[in-house]
Amino acid sequence: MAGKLAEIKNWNVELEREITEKWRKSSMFKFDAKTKKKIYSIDTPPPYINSPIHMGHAVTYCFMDMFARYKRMKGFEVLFPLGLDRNGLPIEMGAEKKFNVSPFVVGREKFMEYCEKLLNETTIESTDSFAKLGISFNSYEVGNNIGEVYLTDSPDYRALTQSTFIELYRKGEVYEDNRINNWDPKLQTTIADSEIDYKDIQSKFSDIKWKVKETGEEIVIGTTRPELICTCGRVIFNPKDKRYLHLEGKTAISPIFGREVKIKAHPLAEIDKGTGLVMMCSVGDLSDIQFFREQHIKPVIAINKDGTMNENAGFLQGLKVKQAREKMIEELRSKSLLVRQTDILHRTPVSERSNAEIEFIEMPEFYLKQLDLKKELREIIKKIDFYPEDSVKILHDWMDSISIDWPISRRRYYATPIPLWYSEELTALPVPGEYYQPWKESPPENSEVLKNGKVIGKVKDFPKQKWRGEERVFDTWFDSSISELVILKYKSNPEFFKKAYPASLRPQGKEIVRTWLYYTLLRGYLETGKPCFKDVWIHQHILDEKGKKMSKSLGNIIDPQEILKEFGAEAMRLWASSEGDLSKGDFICSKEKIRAELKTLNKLINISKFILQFEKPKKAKLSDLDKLFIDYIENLTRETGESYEKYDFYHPIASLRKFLWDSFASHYIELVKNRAYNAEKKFSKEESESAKYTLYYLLERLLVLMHPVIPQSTSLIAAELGINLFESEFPDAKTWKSKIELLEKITEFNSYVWKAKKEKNLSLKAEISGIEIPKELKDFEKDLKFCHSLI
RNA sequence: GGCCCAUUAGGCUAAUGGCAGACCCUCUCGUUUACACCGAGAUGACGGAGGUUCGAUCCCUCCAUGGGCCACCA
Repeated sequence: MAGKLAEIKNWNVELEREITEKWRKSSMFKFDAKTKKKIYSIDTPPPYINSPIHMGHAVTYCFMDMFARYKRMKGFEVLFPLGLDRNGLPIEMGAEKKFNVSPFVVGREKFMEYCEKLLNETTIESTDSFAKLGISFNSYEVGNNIGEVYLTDSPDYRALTQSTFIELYRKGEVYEDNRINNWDPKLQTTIADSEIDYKDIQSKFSDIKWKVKETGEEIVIGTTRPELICTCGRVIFNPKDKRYLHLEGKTAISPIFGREVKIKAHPLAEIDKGTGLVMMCSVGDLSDIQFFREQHIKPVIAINKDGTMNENAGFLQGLKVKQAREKMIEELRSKSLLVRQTDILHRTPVSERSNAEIEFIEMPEFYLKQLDLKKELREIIKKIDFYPEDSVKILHDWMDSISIDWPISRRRYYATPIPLWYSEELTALPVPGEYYQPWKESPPENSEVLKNGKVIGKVKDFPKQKWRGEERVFDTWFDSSISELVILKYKSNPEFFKKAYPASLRPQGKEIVRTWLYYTLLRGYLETGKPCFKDVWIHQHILDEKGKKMSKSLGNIIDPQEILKEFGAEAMRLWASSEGDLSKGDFICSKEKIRAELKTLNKLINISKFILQFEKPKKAKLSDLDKLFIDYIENLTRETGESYEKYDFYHPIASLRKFLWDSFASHYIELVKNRAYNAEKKFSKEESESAKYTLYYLLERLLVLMHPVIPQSTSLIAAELGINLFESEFPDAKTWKSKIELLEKITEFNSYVWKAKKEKNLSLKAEISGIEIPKELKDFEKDLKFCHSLI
């Protein structure tokens, strides 16, 4: 035995460092654009790089890497690129925090420089962890070649995002409409739903007297927002609420303002909440807004962008919302219109950053039509294989609940700008293909000019117009939802795109099915009319040692970098595959378990060391026992391949591990040791060769089967056997003929003998008499006899 | 509040309409020309209540507990 293995006692992190460094610098996993092989492409989820990767990233990328390595062994040219998400809020918030700047103070241009500064510092850290995990991305270098690292904020990526928008705009798939937004009155900006926190705030529930016009009767309505009475568009009660059935269709008159409002039954009102009567206001909260849309009621806006009341609020005009509320209560009380006030804890939406209470303000935003496409999309979805199958349900559930078109514009900075310019009633739409920044650039001369949606010329035909650039940007999902188009070189390499589309696999977490997956399917369909994936693999979460979600605030984060340092990538990958099926359930991350995987790696090394001391025979006439074990691993090969095809690594690895420890190490090796050494020449040369041949056969096969999961250790060992696993094919199983159940009998018999010796206080190599070899094991008599020194 | 998923030994996990199988831990014993990060063995489990069935850990219903996603409503 020569080579590295001889020097190794344990699998260790130093070994890994050498190997993964080599991989990273080599081009061994590079995508060959000229390939004649079939293409297998993985649309990897580009992680946000504002912080180092977390355990969830680490584990899920390990799985993707297993898929990629398996497919390579199956003869595919595998497209497995790394993407980095660099757009959007997390980046902006990171920059604000790190450099202590605010876009409202330093201005857009300067602020974006800070964002870029942040991005340049963090990118390297996150890719480094991937390399240490042994992830076989096609490349670790940023570039535009197929398979190279892509950045979602690169001019090319953004140009493609804009191109798709321009086409959609032309086709009329995008429109602008007034809609209610979350408004932070302190920071003076719209904010995304994800930036909203909910806080329990002490508030008062006020019961207020109204009048019914037709009958003159007094009704009492409860509200937490009395200052909004002026915006009330309807009074509702539950259709089953007998107290108010007689009010149906009548008219309520609002106190103080004296406005007439229709009263109608609507299930949104709950009988036992408040008085059972609800005033629906156009700016109370999001459900109110939806109500107004459904009922086609024209909203009344009473709050300005700065959080003060406007002219619609009458005597409250100019007051801040809270002051207005107090003034209103005062007024109601003085007119004896206030029945009572109750203290309640009100769950109030507040801005995560400013802590200001959110107001809902109507503003124009761009929408992408999606409601009309639901049916077609569902047909498309049928053509995609989901792993696990049930996970398609998450998607359908989400689609069921979609009730408005997709708002795609945001009032933000570090994101893809919306490529439009305006001048009076004219709109300039640039030519697709370039990256545009209208907020600081003039429209190109060759941009189309539209009036009422019709093209009436080019910008150069209107030399006197002063153009105002669009300042809004796209929702980040509008960028992310074309990732598969980007990696497959849509538009930039049509020939390749045609060959490679749809992408083979979309791996992703269940929590972004409604965003990333749904939007990608929608956008892919709009661009190509086809499903954009063949397979979708949905995974669950990585939890802490107690089964809780890891989060910074709980302080229960297990850092993958720490695991890598302590136990290494191989142990972590083996753990990831052994812990369970991540598409079926969450993983509980335990350091102890990851540490325990090192044992298996060492076992593999030790077995290999043992086998390497023998010469490998070129061929052999196999004994029955050897045939039995070979057939067993052939059978295991078939099962493993079938499971890998279904992205199931858990079951095969469990079987392979069992085979390694039990069948192979404890039983087969013990049984044939004597025959392989043949020190006392009790066996024929043929018999001895058969044992050695089989030892190599089993080991080599085991290495091949486990290679996608533990690529470093298996390839290192295989190299000592003269095998390059990176060029090995995943074997097709040969049919097996032996009675595999005999293997179980053999292990039973071995245990029986070992136990007997123990009971008699004999050493395991001592001779023992009086043990009968079972009839069905007669074929293996010689091995059994020598192994146990039966006399 | 809506929806989804889970509940198996001290911990973690698997399979199954008819003996519930590993691993980690614990205990006992042992050291064999690959391995003490070893070997042999032992203890120990189907959340609760109904129902379907000859038979239920598995199928159904309800309850309890835990987790997740979404919505958070006058």
